[in-house]
Amino acid sequence: MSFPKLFCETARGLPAKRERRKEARPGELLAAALELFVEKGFAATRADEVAKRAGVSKGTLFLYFSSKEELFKAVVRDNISGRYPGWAAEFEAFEGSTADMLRYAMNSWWTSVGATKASGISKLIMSEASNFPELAAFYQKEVIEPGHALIRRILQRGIDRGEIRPIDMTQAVHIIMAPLLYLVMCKHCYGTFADESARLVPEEFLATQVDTLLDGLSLRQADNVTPDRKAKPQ
Amino acid sequence: MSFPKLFCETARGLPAKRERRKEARPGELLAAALELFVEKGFAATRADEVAKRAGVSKGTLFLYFSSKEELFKAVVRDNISGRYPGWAAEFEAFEGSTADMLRYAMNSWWTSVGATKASGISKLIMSEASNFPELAAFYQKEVIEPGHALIRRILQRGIDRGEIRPIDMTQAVHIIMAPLLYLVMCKHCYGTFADESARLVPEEFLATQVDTLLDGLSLRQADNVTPDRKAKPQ
Amino acid sequence: MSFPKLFCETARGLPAKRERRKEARPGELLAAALELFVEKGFAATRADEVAKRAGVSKGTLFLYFSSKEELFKAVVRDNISGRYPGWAAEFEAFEGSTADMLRYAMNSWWTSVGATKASGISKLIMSEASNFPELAAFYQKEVIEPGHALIRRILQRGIDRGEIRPIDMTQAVHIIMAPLLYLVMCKHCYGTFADESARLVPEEFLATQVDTLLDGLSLRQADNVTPDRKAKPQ
Amino acid sequence: MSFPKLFCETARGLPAKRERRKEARPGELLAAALELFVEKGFAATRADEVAKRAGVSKGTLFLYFSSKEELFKAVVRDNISGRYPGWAAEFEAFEGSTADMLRYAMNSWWTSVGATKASGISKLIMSEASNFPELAAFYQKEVIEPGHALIRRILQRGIDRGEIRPIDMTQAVHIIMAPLLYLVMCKHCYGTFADESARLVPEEFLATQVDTLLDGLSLRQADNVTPDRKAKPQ
DNA sequence: GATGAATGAGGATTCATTCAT
DNA sequence: CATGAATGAATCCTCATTCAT
Repeated sequence: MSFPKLFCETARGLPAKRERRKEARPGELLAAALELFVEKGFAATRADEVAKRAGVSKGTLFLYFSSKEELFKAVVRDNISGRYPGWAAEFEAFEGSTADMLRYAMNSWWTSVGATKASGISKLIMSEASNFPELAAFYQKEVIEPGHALIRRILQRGIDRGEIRPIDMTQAVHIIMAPLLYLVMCKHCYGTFADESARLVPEEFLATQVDTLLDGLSLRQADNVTPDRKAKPQ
Repeated sequence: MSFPKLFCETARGLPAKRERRKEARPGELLAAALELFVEKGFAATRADEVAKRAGVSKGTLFLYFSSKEELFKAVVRDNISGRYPGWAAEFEAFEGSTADMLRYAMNSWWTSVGATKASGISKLIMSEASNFPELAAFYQKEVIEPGHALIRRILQRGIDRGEIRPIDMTQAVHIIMAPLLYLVMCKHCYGTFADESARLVPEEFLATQVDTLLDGLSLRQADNVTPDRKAKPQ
Repeated sequence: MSFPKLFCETARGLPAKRERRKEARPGELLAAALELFVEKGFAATRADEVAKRAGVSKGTLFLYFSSKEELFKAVVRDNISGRYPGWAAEFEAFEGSTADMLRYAMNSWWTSVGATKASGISKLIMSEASNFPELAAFYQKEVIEPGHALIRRILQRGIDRGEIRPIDMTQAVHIIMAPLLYLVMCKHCYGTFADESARLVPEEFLATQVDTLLDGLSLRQADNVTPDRKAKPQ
Repeated sequence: MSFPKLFCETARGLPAKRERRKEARPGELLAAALELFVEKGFAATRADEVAKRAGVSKGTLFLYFSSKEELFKAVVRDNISGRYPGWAAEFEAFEGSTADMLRYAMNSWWTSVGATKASGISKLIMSEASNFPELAAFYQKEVIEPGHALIRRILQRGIDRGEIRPIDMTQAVHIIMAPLLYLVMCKHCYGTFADESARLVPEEFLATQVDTLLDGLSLRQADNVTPDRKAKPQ
């Protein structure tokens, strides 16, 4: 049975479809499922669709994942990878001001998480947490807590350097988190919530957010002195 | 047969079957629907369940709301957008500083929406928007847009009074919205996302948030502006 | 209780709605039901609608007719009245040719049955016969059989007068019936089967039908002699 | 476990569950649907019933026909409009007289439609057209219009050959249609409308009908035209 | 008698899951 | 291993009928 198969593959230059990527199957299914779960939610994603997008039959999907729930869990686990060690190292070595560091951190997050499919996982978790408490706990431990720790480190460094006023750390972390989560939610509810006039440009939003976070919205005399603020009066 | 019924009614407070309470029904159904929608999501909430929780039969539900979607819309109106006129009036009459006004607005929102089950609606919409575009559009039009308008009014008043520096209004609105949505998401992923140490006390968070929003996190000496804070060496 | 009622009626000149036509109720319900049954069929006619069109509540409908089926039966029975004795007398006295008699009979039928709501009963019976065999039998006996007898009488007279060639009477009766039933069905499926170009003008159709019935479609030399034929070439 | 199954299959002819017979299904479902639609009408036929009669589960029905309406359309195509191309071809090639052609056409229709369950479709449409306008439109376009076109072709050929006198085509078509519809209605109100003495023998009725259609009922002497027959004394 | 609020059985359709091939 | 035909539980909504007022 293997001979004709090989013959097939070499003769045509293309492996027969069914054989082409036998080992890649789970990965392709996970990728297809991620996209669809993010797009439509867990309940609304049909097994049929996932299978089709992965280029296999519905039966095959259940060969690899015993149920839709198991598929969902696998998708989430598969996508919560640790990008944190790399960031931690970068932050350890960072030498600029806290303002720059926050800007850098947020842009970094946006570039490597927020703007990518990975942000879909956050959206997915938010949406389906109550149906998958076990996964939510997992996410909390693997993603949220380490993320908070990184933010805390940046803030603590700012306080130590005298750039940030002493503040309740827990609250400060949430204050930093809020706009990030907001961006994720905006991004993934896009299209359905289309209000052109209020559309968010993430990079600009993050920059403005950092400025505001550091200096506030209040008008002060000194404001006249700083022409580089991005305010576009009304 | 009449005796047990009487007994039943008086002793347990259970209504007899086929009781006619036309005026009370909508409210009871809306309350039941709110609970269930928030608990289980729109799609996963079965009409029978809503009816049962409201103490009526399935048919009765459809007597008052022509479809599940209409029921949802009614829930939204009953719990969120129905409050806007009142807020708008209050804001019109408000006489304090912008800082006070923001605090007041946020607390108001927290008390009457954020802290109640109604906040679940926002979470729900985030989760299911893509599956029910018509509901998403309704929410956008009935909740988001008027909500943004209210925020814009507060900010514009602050600018007019010289308390807020001129700023791009669209972004500013999002900056105000972010922590509110964040609270909602935290609240409704609660229990699953339980990190005791990082737990948020909403009222405090909102207060801190307003302070930060207005004055920033940066350390200043007696409100002197440190010029080099504004340099962007990057 | 009757005193205030009377007072009411006389004082206002209009009887209170509920009182106005207590005895007319069944008739009004039957009339409304006839219209709706003919329009939409038995199954698709909602009790609610019948009641509303009759100006009463749904409950009242069931006060007079114990079920929708009973209402239907009552409608049919109510509308199958004997117009036959009158026709039989007219035919007895008729003195013209058979051709004239057929024309007269068909026009008579069209005017007093086909063009009126009464034809709806025929349509109704046709449509629902299989669901109401008892009614169908009733209709057969009360309407179809006497109708056939009338037609048979006309034809027999024609044969006796030497105007009609001897023919199997049973078949001839059906040959006369067919266009009548056809008209009824066309009339009542009108609007749904709208093909403007093929629209039937009943009076013309009946006239042409009688001509054809008597003289046929075949081309004969004699045709050149008869300029009053209604043929509109192509 | 395999033994009883085999036994079952061979002994009773009952298929094992989950038998895969993709090619046979549509036909079995269409046959079951035709029977049930004719027996009970479109609205009253439940999808489960069709499936059960075809020996499959409800789900399978919807695997082959996306909705009950589509199932109905397929039944119509399978039983009526699907035959038109064949008829059209036959008529194109027909070489006999118009009388023979009409006889042939009517017998053809009777044999393959009128005498079969398919004729129930026409009765059904008459009954339910107003409730399912889309189906009525479909029937009009797919069955009635092409059917009329076929008849028109026969008549036009007769005129062109000088066998039929020129006549308004629209009316002529209806004159041909009437007895066909009449047969259908008689057939399907059968049993309920049983009047033994007046029972119709369709083949004879159609033959007589064609004769009458062509030559009329009038008595003629050696085919001489009696001039006073055409006077209209009224 | 009259009302109309309440009931709940009934039916089309979807889709995760199974299993014969 | 892979397939995809088959299954049937699940759910929204309708509407004839009931019955408390």
